[in-house]
Amino acid sequence: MNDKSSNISKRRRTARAKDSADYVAKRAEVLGAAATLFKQQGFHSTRLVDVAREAGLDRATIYYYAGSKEELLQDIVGGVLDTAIAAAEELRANDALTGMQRLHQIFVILMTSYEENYPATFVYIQEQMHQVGVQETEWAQLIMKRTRLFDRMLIDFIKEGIEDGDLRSDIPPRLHENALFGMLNWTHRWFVPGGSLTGRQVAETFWSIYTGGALTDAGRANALPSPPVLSAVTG
Amino acid sequence: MNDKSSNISKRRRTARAKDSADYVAKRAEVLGAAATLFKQQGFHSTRLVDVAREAGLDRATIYYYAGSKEELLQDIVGGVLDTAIAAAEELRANDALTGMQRLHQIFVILMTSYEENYPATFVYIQEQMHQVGVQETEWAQLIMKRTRLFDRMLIDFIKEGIEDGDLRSDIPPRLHENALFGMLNWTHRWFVPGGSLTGRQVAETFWSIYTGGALTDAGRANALPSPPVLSAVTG
DNA sequence: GATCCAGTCAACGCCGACGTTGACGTTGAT
DNA sequence: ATCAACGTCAACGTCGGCGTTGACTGGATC
Repeated sequence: MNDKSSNISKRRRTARAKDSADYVAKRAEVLGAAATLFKQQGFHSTRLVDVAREAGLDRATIYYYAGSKEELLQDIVGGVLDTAIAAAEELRANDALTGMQRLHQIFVILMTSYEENYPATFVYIQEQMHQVGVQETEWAQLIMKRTRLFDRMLIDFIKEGIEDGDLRSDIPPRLHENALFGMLNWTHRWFVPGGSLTGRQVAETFWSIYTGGALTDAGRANALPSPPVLSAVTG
Repeated sequence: MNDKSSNISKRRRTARAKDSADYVAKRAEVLGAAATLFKQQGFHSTRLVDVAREAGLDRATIYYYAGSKEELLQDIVGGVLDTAIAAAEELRANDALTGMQRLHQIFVILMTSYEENYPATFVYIQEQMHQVGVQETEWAQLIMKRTRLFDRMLIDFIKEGIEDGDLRSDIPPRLHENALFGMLNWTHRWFVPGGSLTGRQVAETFWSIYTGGALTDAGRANALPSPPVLSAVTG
């Protein structure tokens, strides 16, 4: 008579400790299935039984690869922010770049990484990780802190662009940011990798709109009387 | 002995049938409380007990004003689309307007209505009503159909702008739309009525970026050579 | 061919949230 | 005073989904 209780938690821990290629690969598959569904239906609406079906497993088997539904989410979106912050820090440290160049770079890098890590980053955006709404967990707090850090770097790039005289100073940095990265982040609602456009093409197109506008020369002539929009009301 | 069972459903129906000013007002309060929380935490994460506390009521009392949690959501976002579609249809019917003017108008109207109906519209955006994710209910189908209708009208305005030679033809209409309305819709993450900027100011500023770009004249001159500096980071 | 282990599965306990119940004040009309 | 309607509330039934259990299978190792 053996009392070896199976205890899935312990078995998961030992399996993860072994770190075999097979286990890691299968785990990635499970995370991928979860990410797909989280993207499609949202985290809360997604049932673990659906994740299991998507991955071709039984629901209980999920727990052989992840301790909880939360863990799936955290592992999916975990590296997203770190990657972005690392890229921004590298740009900031490069003295040869202007603010505009840094802004352009991070913009393109973000979009291409959205594409590469699809759908992980879009899950991150969709689930509003930056909001308090998530939870009061330590993990959520960390995410929020890192998000604010990244945000501050973007604002700094923009301020640099304004101080250099490249970006319009009649628009507050925050509005510059929300316009530019609004276009970018909204891609989570419509962009699908493998479609007619690459992430890079989308990014460059949006960048050209942000910097130069969407009008033709003729259209610009038609629209000529364009007073500074904010000073009229704020001043 | 009377068998008058209280049956909250019937009592709600009779109360709603009477349509007294008090009832309507209180119901609006409940909807407002629900909208606030839906906006903050998302529909699924919001508990009816929280809605009740926000409205200063007992949870059961909610059912005197709404038959279900779903009904709260539907009534909150119900008019949003209809208003937008009506505005777009009016613009379309006005022969005196060019495509660019229609696009500009609907852009400003949408933003100001976001502000006026806050937070209802933002709930609509946040809950991704256009996605299949919601449900297979008849209501969801209708919402999706109406959304596609509105979307088609926006695309038509943009195509008109391109055909008139005002908007750049090297950018597909869909990208024009996603850039412009990406900026707009992303406001649901940061815009708060009563802040330093009105909805109209935000809309006009974004419009000026979309049409003319965010660069100064000097910045435009600097950007002309447009050195490809991406290799500094990626390579 | 016996033993062991990775991987899987049907089944259970549990909990939290929705929607309902039936009764309890309170108000205003008769 | 009586009655009806209004608005409210503590308490319950129910159900869906999470996380766990303990046993089963098929292949590898001795």
